[in-house]
Amino acid sequence: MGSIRYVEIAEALRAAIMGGEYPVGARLPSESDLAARWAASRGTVRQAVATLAAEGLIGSRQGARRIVLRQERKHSFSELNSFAQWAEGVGHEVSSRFLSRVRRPATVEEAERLAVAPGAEVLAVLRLRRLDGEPVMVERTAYAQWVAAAVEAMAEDCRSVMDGLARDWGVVAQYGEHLIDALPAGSEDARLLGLRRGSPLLRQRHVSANRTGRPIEWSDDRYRAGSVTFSVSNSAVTTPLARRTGEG
Amino acid sequence: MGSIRYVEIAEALRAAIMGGEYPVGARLPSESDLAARWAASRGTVRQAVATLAAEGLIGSRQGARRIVLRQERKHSFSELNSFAQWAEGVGHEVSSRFLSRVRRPATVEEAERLAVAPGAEVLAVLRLRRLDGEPVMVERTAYAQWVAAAVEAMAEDCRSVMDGLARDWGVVAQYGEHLIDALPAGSEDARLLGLRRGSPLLRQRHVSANRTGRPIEWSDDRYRAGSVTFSVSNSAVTTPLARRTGEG
DNA sequence: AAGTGGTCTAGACCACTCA
DNA sequence: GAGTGGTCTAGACCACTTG
Repeated sequence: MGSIRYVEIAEALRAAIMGGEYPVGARLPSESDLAARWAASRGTVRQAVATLAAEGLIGSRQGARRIVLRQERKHSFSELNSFAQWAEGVGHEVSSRFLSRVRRPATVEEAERLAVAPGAEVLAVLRLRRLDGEPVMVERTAYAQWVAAAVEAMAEDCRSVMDGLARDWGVVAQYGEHLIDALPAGSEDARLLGLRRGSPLLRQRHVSANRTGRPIEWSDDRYRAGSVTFSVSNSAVTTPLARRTGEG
Repeated sequence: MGSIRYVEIAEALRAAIMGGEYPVGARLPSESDLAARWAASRGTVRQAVATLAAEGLIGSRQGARRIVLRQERKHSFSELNSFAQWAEGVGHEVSSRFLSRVRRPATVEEAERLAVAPGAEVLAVLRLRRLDGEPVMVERTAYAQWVAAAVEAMAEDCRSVMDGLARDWGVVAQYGEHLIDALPAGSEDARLLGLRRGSPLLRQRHVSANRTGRPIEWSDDRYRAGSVTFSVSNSAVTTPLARRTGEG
């Protein structure tokens, strides 16, 4: 937990907002108030409130007190990158099964996204994922060659590849980029999800990279309509100061 | 235009990245290098690189140089909140038409999202939007009562309500929250978009608020599959210092 | 061991908001 | 006009990466 000063302050403020001490629309104490109350410098306080602003919890305008915009918590990075972590976070039971794992040359798009030479070997995976027993997502992932052996070593019903990579191989996803659109179910999608061909699917394509920026995987995940909603919050005043997440 | 120091530095770095001076994977100069080169303090340089990190362009780890993660530009806030601004930004011709504008009591969800009393009056708008002449999006928006008159005064083929509100009424959107999912086209959707009922649609529901946090509108926008993709980038090391966007 | 980013301080001035 | 957030400086120490 936060031996880091501004993380402590941010956590306390977040708890106060969640707890209703500062309801939506309320004004937060001024930076100097907070600095005095926490015996910290103003810079440290600014880093704390910047954290909350980045989460979309509070807004600010020059000259006026900061205001509370929302009360709910947001998805964390790992929840957007890991189906299993997201599902467990919202209290669903998740199960998964590898339907195939084959090494083959990368397609043009895979090579581009993984930053490897066209035709370089990747591990192509097809996976069906269930929430509370219901099939909700078909995942087609290309893993970069340097993590292929690790993924091949995993059990067929492994719940979370990214967890396994982190725990057993020290491969941790740090950066992600996501493309979200809709499309009709193809015949394979339809068969696996128990839908009619042409049914609406929500697609999330994403690439994950480790902390050196090296791509790990490029994935095409297709969700049954109605099973998942993505949420994003933004602001014209864009985001604030570097921090570390609670878990790490 | 940056008379603001860290914005200048950020713009120069961004230009250097876009221009290929620092390709993907390259290491940026150290903070002290940049501080010396720009005759700025290290804090100012950190604010500049924090801006780029927030955009997902660069990553960082303690002890190692910052690295370039991507080269493309990202959507700005206004592009996510305004269909017209997004479309013009990517070089498409946009046209719009109000199909109906009626005042009626808010539904339960509208009242909640707009933070008004259940049953309070809102302006309900149905609008069809085209890209290069093709119908691509059906928009159903509830405007809060305090902006209703302004929206009613707009021309039937008004391209951008948010632009009009900002220009003529001083109502500027500052915060946004977005929910993205997929669903099958209803009969009205299908008729307006020229699709079959049940065709896949990408839905973006969003609420916009002004700088005091007061909700302006709650909207349900449905795009024909294949016409639009949303993109999000994220990082386990969450973002840094507050900045202002280039345009304002 | 040297370099680098992460955290923190204690000041300063300015632009803006609000009563 | 007092209060507040936005910007900036010039230091400091620490944790971590890298050669």
